[in-house]
Amino acid sequence: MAILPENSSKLDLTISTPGFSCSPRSDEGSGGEREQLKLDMNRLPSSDEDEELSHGGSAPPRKKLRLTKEQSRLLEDSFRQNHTLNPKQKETLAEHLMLRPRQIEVWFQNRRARSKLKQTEMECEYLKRWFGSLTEQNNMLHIQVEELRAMKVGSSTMTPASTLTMCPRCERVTTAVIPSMAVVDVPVKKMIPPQEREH
DNA sequence: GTCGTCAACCAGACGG
DNA sequence: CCGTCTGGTTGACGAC
Repeated sequence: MAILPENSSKLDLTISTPGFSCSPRSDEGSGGEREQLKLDMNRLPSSDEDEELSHGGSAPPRKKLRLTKEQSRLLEDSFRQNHTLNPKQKETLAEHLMLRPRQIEVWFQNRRARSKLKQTEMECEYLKRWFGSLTEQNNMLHIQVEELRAMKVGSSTMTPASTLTMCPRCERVTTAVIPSMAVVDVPVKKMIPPQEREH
């Protein structure tokens, strides 16, 4: 499987450092190219260094790695192809991007979590809109029922208006007391989720 | 693997 | 301008 997108050679590595990162970042928000130092801090450290970076003895304040635009792009491309990596793919990608496999792994974990979060937020929004739409339809149905009751009260016919009810199956307003379930011919709009109704 | 969280870093708003 | 505050993004980590 091709985990590495086409036309990608090894990347030159950059990392932002607190004193040199005053210009707008390129990978988020608006703005131009961010200032970067050409340092090899992203580079695979020895296992000792690795240990020291994570939780070694007196724990030096961890410096945040900033992926370059190109690294982000390649990771995104890989993610689009596959949301998880096997160890071989992880190794290959890490070598190619000159990052530690652990960094690749963490990036994919975060990426999965954040796309899931985004998805959940979208579903939540959708359900809220649907709820609003159903509420609106419900209100309109109540109005219809009231109108029909008023019509019945006004007429001299037999059925008490209060017996009007909605047939859940055929979605028509019926008079419940009539043995034959006589249908008052008022078809009701079907309940349709908002996204289907909006075009 | 996921989840919750921390922390570095950034942009933008705001007051002086 | 400049310093500060605030909120968003994202790399990293520990717990499970």
